Amino acid sequence: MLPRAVVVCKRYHTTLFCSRSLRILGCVPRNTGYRAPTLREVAARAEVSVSTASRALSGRPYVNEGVATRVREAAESLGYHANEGARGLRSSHTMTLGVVCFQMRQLPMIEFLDGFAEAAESAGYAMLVANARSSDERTRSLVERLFERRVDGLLVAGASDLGASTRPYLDGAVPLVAGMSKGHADVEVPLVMTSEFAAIRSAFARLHECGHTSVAYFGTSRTVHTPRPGYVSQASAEQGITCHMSFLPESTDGAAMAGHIANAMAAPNSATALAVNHSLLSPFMTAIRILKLRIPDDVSVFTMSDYRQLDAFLDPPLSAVHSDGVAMGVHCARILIDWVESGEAPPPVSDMNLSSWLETRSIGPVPGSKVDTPDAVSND
Amino acid sequence: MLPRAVVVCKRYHTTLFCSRSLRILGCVPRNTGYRAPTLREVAARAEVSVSTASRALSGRPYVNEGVATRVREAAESLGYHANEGARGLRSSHTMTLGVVCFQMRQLPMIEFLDGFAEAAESAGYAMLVANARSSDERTRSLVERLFERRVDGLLVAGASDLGASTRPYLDGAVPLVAGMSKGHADVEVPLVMTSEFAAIRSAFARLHECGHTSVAYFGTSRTVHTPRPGYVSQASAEQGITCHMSFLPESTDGAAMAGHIANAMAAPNSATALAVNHSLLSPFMTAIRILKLRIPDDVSVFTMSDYRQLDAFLDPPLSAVHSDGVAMGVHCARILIDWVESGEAPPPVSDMNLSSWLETRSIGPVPGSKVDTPDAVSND
DNA sequence: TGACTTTCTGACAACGTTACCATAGTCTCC
DNA sequence: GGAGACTATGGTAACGTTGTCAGAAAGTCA
Repeated sequence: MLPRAVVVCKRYHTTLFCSRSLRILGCVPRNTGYRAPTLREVAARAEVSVSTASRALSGRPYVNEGVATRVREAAESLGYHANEGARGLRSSHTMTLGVVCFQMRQLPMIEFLDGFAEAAESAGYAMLVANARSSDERTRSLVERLFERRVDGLLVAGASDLGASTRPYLDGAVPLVAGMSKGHADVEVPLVMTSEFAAIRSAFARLHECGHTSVAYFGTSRTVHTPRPGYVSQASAEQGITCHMSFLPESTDGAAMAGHIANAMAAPNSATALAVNHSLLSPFMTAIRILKLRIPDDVSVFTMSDYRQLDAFLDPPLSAVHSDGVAMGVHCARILIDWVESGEAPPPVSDMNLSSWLETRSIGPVPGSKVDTPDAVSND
Repeated sequence: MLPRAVVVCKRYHTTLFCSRSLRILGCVPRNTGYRAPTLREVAARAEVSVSTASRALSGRPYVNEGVATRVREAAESLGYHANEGARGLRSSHTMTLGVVCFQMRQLPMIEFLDGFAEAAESAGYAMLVANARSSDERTRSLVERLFERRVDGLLVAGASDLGASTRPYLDGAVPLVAGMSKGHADVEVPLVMTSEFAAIRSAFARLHECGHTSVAYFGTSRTVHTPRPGYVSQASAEQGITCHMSFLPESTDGAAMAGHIANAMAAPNSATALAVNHSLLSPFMTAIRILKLRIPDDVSVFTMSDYRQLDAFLDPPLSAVHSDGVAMGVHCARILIDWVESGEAPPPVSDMNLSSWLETRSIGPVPGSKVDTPDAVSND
């Protein structure tokens, strides 16, 4: 409880101290007028010691069944709930996982969090979530704040840069994994990512089948939705396709995007197929309308890290490299919890086969070519 | 620390107790091998008492500036971070807010959470998030679990039913507000909602201007996105419009929706305009394509609680009653935090003017009528 | 019967922090 | 110069729980 503003006390200056410091601090006492029942009260009602009550309620052995029942009934009737903070203080694990989201407004991230939350909850962990709103600086300070809450483990989702200032927490202090991100240049952290390569390879194989030799890719730099450039260049090289990658700001609008597309489709690049990542999908579709491009008649299109829920709204629907965000979240939670509970750090990179290539009619033959479109193949 | 498996102890049975109970419980000790520095250690290094160190670090008055600096330097050099759990135990407020999400996969909810998180964070509160995955039962048990963590306040987002079992927590125990929901029949809880009425009224006024007299509404029952039926019926009645409301399951697919739409547009209802809520937007658009309906030539359409990010993907874009999720989240956080810090419960319903009516060309004259479409008006 | 084991219970000391109380020194002002 | 006020600091007892130990009672087996 905070110091009471009025204290009946023979020592005048203590009274003054209290009220003055309250005033100075601008600190208002919170009078909820409510105090949760404690284990001591439960024990008293059940007429046992607190030790026995503790054992009974946490299901540890060596408690007489009749006594245990009495304790449980007492707890029930008082509406007792263990104070997890005190338990954490004593037993030094809080059963809480911290999550720092680089940004949370996008659906792939939400799916990821949803999966993580489900796995964490079923393992008995609570989730302390903080939103870094796309700031590396804030990411670091949030990691610090979660650390103050003595989380048992930390998940950093979507950030591409953890920064040296978090290093003290990383050197064995708290298990920390990263997910939904493309790797951290500066800090060694176990990383969970999807195995996009197979899916990206399928996409380029398909483009090759359709006779495309030049592709333009539009993505935002350093975000969740950007496939690792190495994957894209390797997959395109395998098929003898030239892939020109443009990294644009997330704020790019439809008109600007139209300019970029027109430019890519003009000589000397003259791309006949376009790839776009999730972040730019909306201005991309606007640009397609502005340019009055028909898909796939005028140009073939596919998206990276697309999102299922949008499919119903895309006209025409686009072929896509999908990631299963929920499965990634679950996987990430398992890795983190295993680390927390075993004390053994997982391998630095955990690559998963959670991507797939879904093809619709948005990929067709090169305009002007006489080749028939081969049948679409999906490896979903 | 958990009991060590091997204890050198003259009392044999204690040793056995430890190892056996570990085995029975399946409880593995966590050897992180790391212990965070404590205030005592900081105080020792700065050569002051723990009291003084505590005062210095929390910025309370009556600490010599030189001493305070020395303490801060000691804390810095040890990498000290206050243990929030212990602080909460002593001071009985945890600076933590609990959030129970009824479902988190939808963007309006995410916007809401984002706003809430931002306001909570800037007020110094951490956010304990739990996902009820659309289950009333789980909502209740999560409220209980958050209560065990002694959150200072609780937000229940999106649920339509809190249930009597949460009543003990609600009767003054912990400030609890509900947001993104349509009201709780069974429990009296302060509720934050948008003032949809003005926007809905604009929608119906517009329909009236265009000569519509019969509207069919499709929504899911009991979700965030369903406007309160009273609002819709009142607004339609004001304009002399018959509004037939259908509540369909969220799993309704495009084909089924097409059937419902065809039915609504047939005699005897013969609706000339359609309204749909966010949850059913995707099957609705599919149905429109199946029925080959042209908007607004064949039928006028608007959506309730639509979501901006989808606009770019909707072809044609639809007129919509929008809610500002972020602003609602911020507002909700303010109300909750005010309650937590003042101890005074807010009024039971906080209605906000955070809705607007955005009109596009998806509303037109009644098919077959000779009336020109009046110019669109937006009250955004 | 007695040595040994197992079951059950209680007392007590932590965990890391802050609230409260005590005390001493300094400053101000009549 | 002394009453009254403020500044600065330290000691101690909580907060609510669990880990550890002590010890009593009951069961097992030679």
